[in-house]
Amino acid sequence: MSNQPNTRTRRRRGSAQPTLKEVAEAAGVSSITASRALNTPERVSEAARARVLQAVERLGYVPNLVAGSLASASSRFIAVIVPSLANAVFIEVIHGLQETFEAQGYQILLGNTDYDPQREYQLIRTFFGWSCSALVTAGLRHSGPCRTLLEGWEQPIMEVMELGQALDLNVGLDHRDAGRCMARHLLERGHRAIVYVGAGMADDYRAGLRYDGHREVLEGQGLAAPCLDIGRPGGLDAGARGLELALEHHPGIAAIHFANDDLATGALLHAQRRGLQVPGQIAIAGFNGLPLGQHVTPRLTTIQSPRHTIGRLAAEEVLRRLAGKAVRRRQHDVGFTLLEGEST
Amino acid sequence: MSNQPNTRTRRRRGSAQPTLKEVAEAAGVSSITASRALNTPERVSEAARARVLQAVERLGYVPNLVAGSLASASSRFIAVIVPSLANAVFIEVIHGLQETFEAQGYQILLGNTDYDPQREYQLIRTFFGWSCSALVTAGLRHSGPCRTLLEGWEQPIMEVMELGQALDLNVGLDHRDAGRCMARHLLERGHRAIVYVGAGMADDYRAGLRYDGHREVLEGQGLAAPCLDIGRPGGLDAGARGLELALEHHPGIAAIHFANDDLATGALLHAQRRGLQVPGQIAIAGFNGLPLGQHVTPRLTTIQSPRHTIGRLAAEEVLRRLAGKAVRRRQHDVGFTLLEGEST
DNA sequence: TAGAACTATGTTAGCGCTAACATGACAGCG
DNA sequence: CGCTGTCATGTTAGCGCTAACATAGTTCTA
Repeated sequence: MSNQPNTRTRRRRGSAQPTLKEVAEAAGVSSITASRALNTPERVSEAARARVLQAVERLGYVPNLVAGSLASASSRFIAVIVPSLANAVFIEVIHGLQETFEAQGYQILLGNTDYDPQREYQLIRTFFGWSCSALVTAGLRHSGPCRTLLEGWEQPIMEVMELGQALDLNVGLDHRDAGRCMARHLLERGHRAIVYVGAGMADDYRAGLRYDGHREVLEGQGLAAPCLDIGRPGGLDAGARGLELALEHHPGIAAIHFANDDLATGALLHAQRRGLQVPGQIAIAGFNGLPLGQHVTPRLTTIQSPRHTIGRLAAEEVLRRLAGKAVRRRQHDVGFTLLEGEST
Repeated sequence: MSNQPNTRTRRRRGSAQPTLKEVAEAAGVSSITASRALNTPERVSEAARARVLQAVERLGYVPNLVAGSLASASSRFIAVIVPSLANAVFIEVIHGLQETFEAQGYQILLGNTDYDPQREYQLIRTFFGWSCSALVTAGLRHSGPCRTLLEGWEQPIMEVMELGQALDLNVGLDHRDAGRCMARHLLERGHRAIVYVGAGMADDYRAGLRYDGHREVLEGQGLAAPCLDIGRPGGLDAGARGLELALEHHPGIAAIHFANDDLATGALLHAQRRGLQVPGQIAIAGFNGLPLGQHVTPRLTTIQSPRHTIGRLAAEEVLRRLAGKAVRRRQHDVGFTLLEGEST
């Protein structure tokens, strides 16, 4: 199947958009000078720079970032993978990341696994195909193929939300410890019959870690630490259901430690509607410190997680690494704060 | 400055990642066949396809999407611009977009203007540089330079949230009409002294459109339609403040029509805490139909906006256009539903 | 049964940009 | 004054992939 060289001219494909070459011609410089005028202006004389910028303006030139990325083998994309957009927690982390990265000219590529580990692998493959400068992912647990891909990758990897054995960089908090903290608080307030209620803790395994801490404290006091998982991550509705189920399965219960504020607030509002006294008849605690919980009556007892800070710090750490500077810490504990409300 | 051709070989730049060419060699085909095996498998014999896929697997090949985009002048990126991530409304729209686009192999590029029109221009420039396949943006109002850029663009532009004079495609609802609807409802419930309370309506101008509708109805009945803007878009806190200010500035007020559910719920929870009867002493209405409002007691009267549907429909319409199929409608009214709660 | 139509595959030439190297001009220096 | 260093700019050669066109073999059609 040997072909003869084609001597006729082919039809061109390009669009009507002006290219850097045209800008350079208009400015009377070579294209590399035009490139430098835009990307590293300090390496070009003031005169040349001015003429290039003027030509850019006049022609309405918009740099083709795809071509630039191919040529430089780097894209100024930051891949961000979260398990859910429905959860305000991740939104705030994303916001913190976005602010910090965009200020440095990086663009976030957002991926949402919807708590499906398979999706993570797919997303990472796609993102690698975009020559991302770094990857930020929520959590430390990854599927086998995922780990293989990640370990073969040369760019910074930042795992956020929880602290632990990370692949590379790590910013988060100790969820087990947060669980312990709230369990201790509930004991201090005199509650003994305490149920931990989560939703989809197989997926939201950080809720499981908090339960582990919770149980450790209760069992340390010789108390039972029953756990109720009402299936699939959910919101206020799920909280209401959680309250009902907990009361049904555990009569004589004094307090419920919910896996998060959505559940806890849902339960609290439901208790109100049912006429149950909180914390008189049942104490309720949450986790996250969402604004919502601080506006209900009684105010929700919960643990404040510094979500925006996680995003900002993670971004700063990644940027420092990308700039080639030494990383202050590979691991960063952002801590948490117990918010003592009126619900416990 | 004439240079002699360089005859020495230069140092190569490429990374260690296998390329399509290597996959093709391993499979014993040309690179274009390997390309086709991956992108248009139906145009390749089964035998060749199998060998290519096997080579991909063996070498751990990850397609370089940057190179592919440059060569094909299209990136399968969808630019999405929203004014805020703090607002659950936009998150749900994004989710609807994401689900639908990702199923077709498109990747969303998310931009957040934080209600700054300048940022929109910057974001659009960047996104155009990525050869996006389409742009989805919240709202119909754009700065002058922005319009110029958009009008010169050849790809589909989808404006979502509100209905009106759009640049290209449009999916949303009539906010003025929603304002009218709620105003009528409040009149039906016998309220006469009604204040409209918003936060940052210069930025969140759709809240302003709803107020226009509200005023139209009230003034049509010979009633005053005072409006109170408490500055900067805000959440539950702002709602509490809005309630206080409204009571202060408008003694004798019977009802407050809030610009959104966050404000309304914040006010409602604050009223509870203050011991104000809702709707006995003060009626409260919102807009959006967020779950939160449906879980408080009394249940919030609000207008349900089909946010997820907006996202899904917008994506479907764009995909139809990208597939070259005729567009069913350039404009799509998703409507809204009055949720009569107990707060009015 | 000639030739049109279709199928599978290949060759070539870029896409628009930047890394690497090259060159000439000039300043500083012993 | 030649040498070295720095600066501004230029030439060249790709980055890895796919569109466009080319070519054989096969099947269908008149």
